[in-house]
Amino acid sequence: MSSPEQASEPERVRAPNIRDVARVAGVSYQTVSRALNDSPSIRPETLARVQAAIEELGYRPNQAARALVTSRSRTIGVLAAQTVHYGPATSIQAIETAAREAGYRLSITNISSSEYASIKAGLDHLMAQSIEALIVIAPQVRVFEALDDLQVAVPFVTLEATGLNTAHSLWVDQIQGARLATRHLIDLGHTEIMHISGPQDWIEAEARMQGFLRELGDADLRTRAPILGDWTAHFGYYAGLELLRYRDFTAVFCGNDQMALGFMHACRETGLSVPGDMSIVGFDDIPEAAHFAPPLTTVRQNFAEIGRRAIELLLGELRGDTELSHAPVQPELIVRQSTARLA
Amino acid sequence: MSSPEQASEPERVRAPNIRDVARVAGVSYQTVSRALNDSPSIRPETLARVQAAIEELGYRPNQAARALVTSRSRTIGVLAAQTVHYGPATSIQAIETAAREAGYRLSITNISSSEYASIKAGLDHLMAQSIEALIVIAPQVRVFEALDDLQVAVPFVTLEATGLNTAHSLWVDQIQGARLATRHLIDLGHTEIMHISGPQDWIEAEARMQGFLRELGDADLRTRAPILGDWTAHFGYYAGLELLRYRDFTAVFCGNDQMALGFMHACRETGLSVPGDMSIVGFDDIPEAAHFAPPLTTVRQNFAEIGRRAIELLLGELRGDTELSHAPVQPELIVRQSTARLA
DNA sequence: TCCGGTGATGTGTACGTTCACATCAGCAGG
DNA sequence: CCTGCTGATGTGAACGTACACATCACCGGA
Repeated sequence: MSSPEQASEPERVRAPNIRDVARVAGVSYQTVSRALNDSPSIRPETLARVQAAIEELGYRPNQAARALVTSRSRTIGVLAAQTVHYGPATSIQAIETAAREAGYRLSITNISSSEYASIKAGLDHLMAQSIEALIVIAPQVRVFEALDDLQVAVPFVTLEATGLNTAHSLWVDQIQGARLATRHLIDLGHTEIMHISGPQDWIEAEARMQGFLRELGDADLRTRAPILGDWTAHFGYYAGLELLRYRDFTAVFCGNDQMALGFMHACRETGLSVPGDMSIVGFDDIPEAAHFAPPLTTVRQNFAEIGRRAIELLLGELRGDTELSHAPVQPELIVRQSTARLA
Repeated sequence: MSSPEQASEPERVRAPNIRDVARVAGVSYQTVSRALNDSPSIRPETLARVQAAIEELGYRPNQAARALVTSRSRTIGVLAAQTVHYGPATSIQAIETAAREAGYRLSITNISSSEYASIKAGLDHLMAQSIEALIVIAPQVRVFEALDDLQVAVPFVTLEATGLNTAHSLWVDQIQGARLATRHLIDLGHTEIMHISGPQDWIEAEARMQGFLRELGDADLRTRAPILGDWTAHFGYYAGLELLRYRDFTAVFCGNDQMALGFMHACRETGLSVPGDMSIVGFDDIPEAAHFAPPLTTVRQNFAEIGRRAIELLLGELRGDTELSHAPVQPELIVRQSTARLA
């Protein structure tokens, strides 16, 4: 009753399949299959006939059927946190492009929190799609624990972590980056240097903190307890207002550019000039950093490079290429105008 | 011959299927299928037996097989440009979460340029996955032309466009937002107001420009040709340096916050105080905007809301619910410290 | 002339699931 | 005691593709 016979809308026309194409082209369905998978043993003129038929019918291969019969989903899963941030977003974009060029598609799942249950749910959602490989861009410590625990059955890499879990990770050398930033401040004569870190359970935050502490240690300078932030400009601002009540430091190394921005805001409100009274270094080099007031000295990470390398690595592993390069990507110090020699 | 019997590695163990589960549970495969699709006609104790078997075997339904037989991919395609930007990224995250909760997965494809070929390639890539619905977050004019031309066969919505193509679009009222921003400047006594717009082929840019021009027109103020930018802070900076050579205006309405940031940078370099000598309004309210120097007056868009509504709309359409709300989301003016009354 | 080989094409089957229909036991009503 | 119904479960297809194998025409060499 729901389908009037003479409806103007043709009743759910079935999409053409290879048998339809075969009929039109006057060949067998297997020949069509061969044409689709560019088999060598097909005559050029037969191929042309098949292609014409495909064109005529507007035929599209059915991926589900393909996936079913080959048991290859051609899907790479991405488990991500904080995808709105510049770093992850840039990496994901590079990943998507590289994956698409290689004939893979991406399935992205965001985890809302670093709770074990949330991670497990995200991972389940991905595994249920029988992904062939996994990329994890969620550098919280707990994610790694969950990953170990859940026994991921496919090749995977983790991004933006550092050092640990090396067999599967691909990373910018955050420790080195933090050392560059800290060394820069030391070279400028600063001896009282503060660090505003990212959240404690983020591996990146931990690594940057380590780099900071080691570099201070190597220079025999006093180390202070870093402030644990949350990556946001808001935090940098409020932390700045708090810290600047005691002006017992002359430089700050911030865990990322956003917190540096907030800190600069606090400096302005407190009447401190940057870099005259306070030198500030960030981390990431987001595109906006060059236009902060003043332009921010920061550590640049090549997020796109990391993304491309991740796909390269995974596709290599899927092909069976063993041991591709896991060498960390080197960060780069970008000196702008938020740092100056201590008067 | 390729599989030594006593190999330590079990030769490609086939994943369990419903027949395996059925065997273990002592029922037929169809009963397992019923258990999976929570059919009403299954005895509780049978259901329990099946669930135990599923647990024991670690069975996961094969999505490809499901998709093949039901011809429902449970996939929503997203065609996106500029996913690293705050707005699109926020929307996508909301979309992903909402989709996942509804049992759908997302397939995101970035288009690298607004070339017709690039759009068509992206759309093809998505259609090849037999997506059930499509979300377009690529508010370039050409994308709409391509969409018309390619005869998208599934329900779709376009985001962040405005006005035109109303049957399929979901939008923040950009014109209204631009009017709010412009009205705010006029109310402060400014009469010479400049506009730095986004790229000409972006619908959002066009709409904001329209809102700007109309509001000026309503106030009988002189309108000047807007500058066509590219959304980046860099552009805002260089445009600012150029424009500020002639100080024949006292306020700027920038097409987004990044360009406003760059413009503020140019003001500092030129020795102009903001808002003393120059009032600046942005658009988007990215999280950093509150910490610019000075904190930026801007127009807030609820990107997450848009994302959620997109999924809601599409799922409704897939269910056959006709005519859900397409009402535009209202933007909000956030007044901070980058604007002041004309002296 | 016949044979084996090769290149091009066709036929059967399997992948894992759901849909349509068949079966079967149990039970109420005549 | 039979009929018809209902709830629970089972059987046979089908979805669209790729793999393994079969077939066929053709060719060169003995």
